[in-house]
Amino acid sequence: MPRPTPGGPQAGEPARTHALAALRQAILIGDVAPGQRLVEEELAGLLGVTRASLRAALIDLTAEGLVERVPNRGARVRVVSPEEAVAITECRTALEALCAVKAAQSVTDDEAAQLRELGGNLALAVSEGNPLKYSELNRELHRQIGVISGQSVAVSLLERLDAQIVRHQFQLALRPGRPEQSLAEHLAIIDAVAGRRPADAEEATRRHLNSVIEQLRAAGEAEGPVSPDTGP
Amino acid sequence: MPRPTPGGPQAGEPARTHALAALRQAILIGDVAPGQRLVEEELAGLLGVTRASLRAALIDLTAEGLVERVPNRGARVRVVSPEEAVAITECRTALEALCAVKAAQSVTDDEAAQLRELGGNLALAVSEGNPLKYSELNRELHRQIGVISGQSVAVSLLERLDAQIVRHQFQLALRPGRPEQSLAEHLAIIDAVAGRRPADAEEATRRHLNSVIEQLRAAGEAEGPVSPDTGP
DNA sequence: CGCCGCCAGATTGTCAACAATCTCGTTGTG
DNA sequence: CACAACGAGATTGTTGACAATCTGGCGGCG
Repeated sequence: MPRPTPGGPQAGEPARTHALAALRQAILIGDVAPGQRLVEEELAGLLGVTRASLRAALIDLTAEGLVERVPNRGARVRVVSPEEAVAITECRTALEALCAVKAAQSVTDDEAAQLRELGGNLALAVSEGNPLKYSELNRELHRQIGVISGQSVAVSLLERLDAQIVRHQFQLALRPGRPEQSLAEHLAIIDAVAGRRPADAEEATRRHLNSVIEQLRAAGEAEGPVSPDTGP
Repeated sequence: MPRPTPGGPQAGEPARTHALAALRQAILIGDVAPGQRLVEEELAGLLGVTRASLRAALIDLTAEGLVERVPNRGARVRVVSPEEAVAITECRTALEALCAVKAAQSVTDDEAAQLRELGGNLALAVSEGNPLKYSELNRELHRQIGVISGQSVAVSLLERLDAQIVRHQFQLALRPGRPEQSLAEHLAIIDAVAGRRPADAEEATRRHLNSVIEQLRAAGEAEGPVSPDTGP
């Protein structure tokens, strides 16, 4: 299942941007497994760029928290333990609560309408039993609230954190019954923000993410209480 | 005043690590002015490393938010506007509140004693009228609470954010009367955390950082309501 | 029989040179 | 006199090769 990487020879204009985008996508999609070694020359060949360009991309991804690098020993896809996923989600709670408050204070009528429409689509995805679509709309909702809040700093932090736990989030969305529970919490957030009730929005956001943390803990204990090494 | 950079030829062992540390230090200390262009070849010569190594360091610093890079146009020291400083501090509020709560929940007797000692030193620095020392202890306090909280994710985010606004923080500490006000707020935080009162700790932290935001706003309007371009 | 040091392969870190792109001053034209 | 195209200089992006470091297995010694 952990196939090496996808191959995208290269576009015409950009150069190392291509490597960066391709690698990031490969990691997020899961084409390269967490813990897998990322050998510079090999990847450079696959992506059609030189080692230096790919190296720069690796540095960028390291800064994004998607790759771990140890000085003379190479890079590998970062593996986030369930405990780290919880810690990350706790930070997300703090930041998203901030965004929710600000969004509820400054939301326009158009934005409120957009949010409610998104809520409708979320409900639709649940009733269809389509967890992929739901997961996608979920991320879209959180992103949208960030945009409405105008807190670009918080949004960029949240994007980084989100990217690090997409795998966990995705896995959560597949748990039976989870989308239903999540939906109610999301609708509460939407209602509070669209209704311009900052305190409610904060409360609903905290409730939702605390529920996510609970689920992460449960999933973590169920799957891997201990974390041995990922193969060399 | 914006002298080019300090020169540290190079240590014996590390290589681009040297460039990274030296450049970061130069930016934080203020040896290179915000907005100043960072020409690769020039800096490489000053630091005694090759352009490739320095380039990697620039990429790292870009990820840390200390440097801005535009594709074919070079890098310059990032300038954070007063508005951005406020937004950053709002994020800090959210994250430090989280840390304060967690720290108040898990603080040990030894750690509580350390905090109180730090509080004493803060008071001492104020009574001495030593803003530099106060500013340093201030940062130490925030860092210490982060460590006690055990929220390593939040701490690393806070370190990034802090680094981006050291200049503003430092400038604030120099405003007359500011240390006195800040001291009271800090002591309240220390008391709440050391006294294991999470709710109080969160409240005190928010109060303190909101006060910082107010000061940032005031300083921002006083100094530069508009922000023209920093010289080429 | 087990442990220590050493050698070969592989991988990362570094370097100097080449090509592409941009900035800015100059020149020619309407 | 103003504007636009042009080109020299400077700066970044990229390339391929070289040196330093690490991994893992082999042989010698206790």
